[in-house]
Amino acid sequence: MPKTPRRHQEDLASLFSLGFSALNEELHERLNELGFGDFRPMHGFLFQGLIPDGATAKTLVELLGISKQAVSQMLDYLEERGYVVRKPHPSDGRGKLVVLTERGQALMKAKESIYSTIESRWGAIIGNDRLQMMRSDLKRIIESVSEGDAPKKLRPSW
Amino acid sequence: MPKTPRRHQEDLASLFSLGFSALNEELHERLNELGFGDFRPMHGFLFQGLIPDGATAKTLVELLGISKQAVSQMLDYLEERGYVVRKPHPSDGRGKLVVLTERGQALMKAKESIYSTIESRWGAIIGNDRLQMMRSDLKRIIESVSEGDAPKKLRPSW
DNA sequence: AATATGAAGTCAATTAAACTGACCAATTTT
DNA sequence: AAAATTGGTCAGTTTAATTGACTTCATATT
Repeated sequence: MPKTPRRHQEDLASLFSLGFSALNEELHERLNELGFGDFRPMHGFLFQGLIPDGATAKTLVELLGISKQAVSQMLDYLEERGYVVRKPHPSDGRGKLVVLTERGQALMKAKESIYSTIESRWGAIIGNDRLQMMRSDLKRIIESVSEGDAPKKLRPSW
Repeated sequence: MPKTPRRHQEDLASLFSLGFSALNEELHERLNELGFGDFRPMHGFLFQGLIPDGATAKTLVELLGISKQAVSQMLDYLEERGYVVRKPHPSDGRGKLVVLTERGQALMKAKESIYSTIESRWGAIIGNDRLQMMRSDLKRIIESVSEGDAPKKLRPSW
């Protein structure tokens, strides 16, 4: 019974993508168990822009690389479900400051904890030193890439 | 002028995502210059399933983790533009075998070449040994993750 | 051999999440 | 004080996914 040839993805793009998928799928499974089932993968990218002090929609647009209307819709969704609030902006009357609610912060805490569990499991596989190496090498590469160019969008586009 | 605080993404999920974005954006810029402007990022994942001998839609569905109708639509798109052909399946009259055309193969070659250019640039940043380490560590992690579990989808979902 | 069940793929209609365009209110520039 | 710019929303549109219904061929059960 010739089952699943299990072809090997060798190129870095596939490896990054699979690595991300692995992290992300487990994260959202766990979050779902914790009652955050309405939090979708894309929202994680947005949340990255909200720590530690909140952000304007403008900032999120730049971070995510999507239209401001799309950001606004996502914020509606997240606000309805109690993850974020739009406050008036302290210094700019046009703008609004989006901040995490208690619930949003609880989710971020859960996220940290879940990631750290996964990462320590990964550390057991390749060694903690190697995992740290990977992290710091990746950081260097990404810094270097986003130097000359326009800074890369956090969210991959496809 | 407090410009772009350049906050640092430290967690692996962000790093993988940014790494993927960097690769992918440059890839598609170059492909566009080479006349493959109608080839979209998502199609790259599908192509991975077609090498070396083609595949059925069924297989692609499993690989990509999307509905068979969605795969069928993507194939329509790619077939119209001359990247793939649907042939009758040699041993199963229901199925069709999707294979790369000349043009599709040319694109794959271009892709290889572009990735290898980028990777050698990255090798210059962190050292080739470290880049190989990253690649092999990633492979080990991904193998290990997809062992017990259902195998991870190639395409991240968000 | 006949029929039932399942699998591969397509057609059609729908939904979701992005998009563009038009606009308002507040700010900054001249 | 206009004029131009900026942050954000409202409305309508496109696109890529979805689900549902169906056809054809394959496999299993009598």
